[in-house]
Amino acid sequence: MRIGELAARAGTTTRALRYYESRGLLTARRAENGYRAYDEDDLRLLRQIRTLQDFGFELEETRPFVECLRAGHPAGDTCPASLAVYRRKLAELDGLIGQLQSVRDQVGAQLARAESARAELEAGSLVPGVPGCEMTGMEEGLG
Amino acid sequence: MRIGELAARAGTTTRALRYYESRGLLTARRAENGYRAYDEDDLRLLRQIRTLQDFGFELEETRPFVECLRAGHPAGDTCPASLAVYRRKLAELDGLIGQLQSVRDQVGAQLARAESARAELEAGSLVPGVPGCEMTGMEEGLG
DNA sequence: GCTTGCCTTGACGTCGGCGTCAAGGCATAC
DNA sequence: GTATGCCTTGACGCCGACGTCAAGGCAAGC
Repeated sequence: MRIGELAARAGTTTRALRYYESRGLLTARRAENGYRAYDEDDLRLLRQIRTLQDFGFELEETRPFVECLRAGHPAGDTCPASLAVYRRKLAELDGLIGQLQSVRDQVGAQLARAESARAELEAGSLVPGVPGCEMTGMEEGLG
Repeated sequence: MRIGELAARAGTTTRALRYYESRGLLTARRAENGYRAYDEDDLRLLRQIRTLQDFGFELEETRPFVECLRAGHPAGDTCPASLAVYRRKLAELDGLIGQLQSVRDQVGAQLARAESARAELEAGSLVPGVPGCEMTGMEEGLG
């Protein structure tokens, strides 16, 4: 199969495949006319890459999985190096999720504080004539 | 105060300040010799920007806060436009956290599956002589 | 005068994963 | 022959928030 068909079957583009090749993942044999030629194994390999990419793995992080498949294993995550990447990614995700949760809480607190400050202004009918800060009703409409 | 001192007091770099200026945030008056001159209000403004940046806000998203401060408000998040950014960011964060949590769970499941598959191999002492997949003991050491 | 240190503008580099265009070769259909 | 559609390599573009370098001006100390 040629590059266009492989790309279509994996739900990606020819450009991406050439890029993977330039990075040393997904090598291709060549037909007589110079066209890249792929087989079903290449498709499995590519699908492994795409799955991990969809998870947010960097391309380099997919390399152990690819090499594991190339080594003849039925699954790319059978080898120790792949498992190590999984574990690193889990730790990374946990850290990131925690960070984002912390930011979320802080932003939420800031919002609550700012909203109650505005509520006090409205209650006292103390609307200062400052441009950009009139009572527009947007406070309600965007919740 | 000049750009170097302002940058230092806000914990950032002169390059960042010139970049903010190029984006229309943080304008500066000029001294006679052409040097940028800042005052304490600029510092407050810059600190608002940095705080939001540390939260992961894009520079454009800090603009309403900056304009709110410029309009004379004591806090940058008093104005409706700023509150709207807070709310958008909360929704964005919730979505992202949910996505990451989903990915985390999937990766965790994959890891568990792959680990138990290897455990079965080890139990049966069926270690195939495939390069890159020998029993190296790394499985234990990297958890 | 000379050095040092801060300032100026301008412009190119970084990172990842491609998108997009250019110029041309190959293969099939009409 | 030629129009179409796939393929080839090469190279520049993109995004965000700056980093870094270049070439030169300004101010103060010795």
